[in-house]
Amino acid sequence: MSNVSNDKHTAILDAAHTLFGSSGFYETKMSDVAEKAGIAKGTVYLYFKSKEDLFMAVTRRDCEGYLQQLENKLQDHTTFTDKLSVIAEHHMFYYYERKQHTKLFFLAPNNNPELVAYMALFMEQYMQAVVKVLLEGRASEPELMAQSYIGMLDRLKMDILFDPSFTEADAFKRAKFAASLFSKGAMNNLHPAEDDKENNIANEDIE
Amino acid sequence: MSNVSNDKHTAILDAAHTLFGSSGFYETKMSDVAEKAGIAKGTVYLYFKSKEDLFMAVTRRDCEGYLQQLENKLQDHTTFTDKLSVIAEHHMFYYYERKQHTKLFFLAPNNNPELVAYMALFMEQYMQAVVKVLLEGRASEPELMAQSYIGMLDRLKMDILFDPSFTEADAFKRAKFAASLFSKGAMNNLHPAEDDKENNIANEDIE
Amino acid sequence: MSNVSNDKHTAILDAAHTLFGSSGFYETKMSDVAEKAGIAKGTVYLYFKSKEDLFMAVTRRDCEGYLQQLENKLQDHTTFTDKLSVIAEHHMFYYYERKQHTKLFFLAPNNNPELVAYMALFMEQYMQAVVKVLLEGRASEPELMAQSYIGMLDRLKMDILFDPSFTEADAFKRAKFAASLFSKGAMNNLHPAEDDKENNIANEDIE
Amino acid sequence: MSNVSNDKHTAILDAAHTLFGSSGFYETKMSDVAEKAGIAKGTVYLYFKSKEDLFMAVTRRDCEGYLQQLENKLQDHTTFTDKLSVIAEHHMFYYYERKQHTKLFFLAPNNNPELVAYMALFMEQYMQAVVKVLLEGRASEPELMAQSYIGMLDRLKMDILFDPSFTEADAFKRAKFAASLFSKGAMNNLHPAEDDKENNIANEDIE
DNA sequence: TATGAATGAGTGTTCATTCAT
DNA sequence: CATGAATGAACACTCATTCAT
Repeated sequence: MSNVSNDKHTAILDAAHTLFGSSGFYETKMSDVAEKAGIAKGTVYLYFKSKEDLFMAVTRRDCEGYLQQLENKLQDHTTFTDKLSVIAEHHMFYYYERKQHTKLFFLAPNNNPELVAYMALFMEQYMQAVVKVLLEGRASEPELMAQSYIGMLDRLKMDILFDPSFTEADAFKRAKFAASLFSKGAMNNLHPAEDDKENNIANEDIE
Repeated sequence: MSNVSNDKHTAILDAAHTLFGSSGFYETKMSDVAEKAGIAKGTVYLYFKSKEDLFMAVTRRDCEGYLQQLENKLQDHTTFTDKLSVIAEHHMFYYYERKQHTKLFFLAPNNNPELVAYMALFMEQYMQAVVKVLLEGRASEPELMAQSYIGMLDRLKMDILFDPSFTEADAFKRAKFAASLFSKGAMNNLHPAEDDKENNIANEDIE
Repeated sequence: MSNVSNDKHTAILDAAHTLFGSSGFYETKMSDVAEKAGIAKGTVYLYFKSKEDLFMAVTRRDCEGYLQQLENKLQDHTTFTDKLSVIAEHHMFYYYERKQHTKLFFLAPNNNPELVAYMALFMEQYMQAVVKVLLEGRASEPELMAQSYIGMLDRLKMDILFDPSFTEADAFKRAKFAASLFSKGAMNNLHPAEDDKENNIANEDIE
Repeated sequence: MSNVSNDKHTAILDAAHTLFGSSGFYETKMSDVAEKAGIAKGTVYLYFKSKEDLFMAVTRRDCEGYLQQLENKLQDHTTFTDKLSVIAEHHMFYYYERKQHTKLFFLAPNNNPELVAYMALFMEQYMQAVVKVLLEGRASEPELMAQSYIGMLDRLKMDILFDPSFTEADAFKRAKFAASLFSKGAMNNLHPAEDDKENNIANEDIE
């Protein structure tokens, strides 16, 4: 029962993820979702109470997967610079692998407090994950630093959407660029008192 | 004559800017725009041939104003660091002053090639303006640097949308933070010829 | 299942036939059609993809029924004169029985190539049905003759529309008149080989 | 004053005749009429109080011209057969010369009693003109005969609308065909008591 | 559970008409 | 008389949602 249910539940989420992602919330019809999921229109409503509810679920699954995968990758690395690179690469490639449907975040339904709240929560969690890494590098203003890093990556990722000739190598190059640029900036932003020593350590990390 | 015409044209653009910005494209009704502009529904169509056309016009005016003001401010400053600060402050305050309707870029109509093309153009122009400044600081990879800076600022600005207690002082603080952080990162990324040792280390990192 | 579907399909066609017929294409609202058919507005679009599509379907059904009934009646009669009468009576009474909605052909949507093509096809088929009968009477120029007969009947039918006191007896009288008048005209227009003298005179007239 | 007024009045009627004729009542916009007439939109309303009023005026002028020209042509001919031919040719060529805008009668606005009444009046007048000729041929049932003749001509004219290769020669041929066919039918329809004598006279007419 | 036929509220757009200039 | 900017009623069509089967 729960299996059957889960199969359809997942099929709907998958279909919705693809369609919302490529066409946006408003340009995606519930009937399209049902068709892509291989079920009847009415069935979607057995699993999700409304289109907005479905969008929330898609967003939630997407964001949770994003954070989960990031945590997993971070656990496999130990040095500060490695971790910065992991964050950058994860950010770039998560979108690169989803080229077709990265419009998602551009087209959320407005005025939905639940969604806005969730997006804020996601941002907070993502930021905290980055902050945790930054604190290992003893950066001051870690929250602003984390936001900056995320923003940098987010923009560097943009060309994936606009430039059809964007390659995997481009994604790698940008990830490295961001990590390198940021580690330097971050390094220069250490807590004053600890500047000398830490900086040496940091530089060793980098080398 | 041309004034009367311009008055209504402007009134519509203003109304649309506010409404599209706060409710998004799809949740904004043409009748709302008309009402807010103080004219009849049909009149809107005397000035803009469709809702999408109106959205394009709003976007275009907004983006052009953004770039124009930025250029003006940059001309009043001479040093590299000053200019970086000007960019950061302009980015933060342009949105800060438009708190009410900054959802604009989240809710563009999908699949409108004209709009996508224009947004790409805007990004290119914005980036080039930043690149021009960065070249004065002799940064290498100026385009990636510029995108990074813009992305950083864009994310730092986000809390304006989510955090109602966000103050003007916060905006200033973030602008300074970004400029400072970035100028250091940029400094570490100078052309090899002029910054032998540091740059070599950095390049080894990347390669 | 298929019955339910057909029931609604038919109900919509019936409602549309009446409304298009009495008010014309442009003065008939889809909501009126739905209301008269006893269903919701949206349901009409489950069966017909647009107002024009519905109009085409109504026209097609009407014309096909017209021709089908004519063929059936013709099969029950053998002599040339009988068949001419059948054509005349069918023409008169088909419209007489549809008094309320014979404005149909006056108010087709313009510039619809599909409709124009279909009307041309209908005319061709109707004409050929009459031609077939006329050939039994060995008329020369059967196509012009057929068109003439149809035109004659069409005009004689007009008063049904304009004259509220038009009776069934009037319809009969006119049918007989047309058949009689035309059969004499047709008789005078036989193939030369079989009607030497008369035909020669007629040909001289024409040349 | 009256001249200037008349110029515009006529220009509007001409423009409207062309547009209503080629696109029909509903597909013709008042702004198109104004533009084609070379005047401002509002000016149309100084001469005609509404779109329907304009349509009425166009129809009236067209029909009156039709009848007037027919009367003129009939006065130039004396014999019965000549007059029948004149009617036929006039009917064919009036439409032939207006190929581009013969949709006129197909697309009148429904439910306009004034228009319906006028069309009935026109038909009555046209019919009476034909009746007058027929009476010279001493036909019985002259009204039905007249309607038949008109209907015949009307249908024979139809191909002008549908067949782009329809030539002036085709129009002539059909006019002759109708006149010839009808004169024979009419001749056979003389008042019984006078059949013999009149028939001879009629035949002499034809020869 | 699953279906898909039916619903009907909602909205972009048109265009005949008006009226201040 | 002439203009054309402004009006706003009107309508086809869409699509999220429901519910009888």
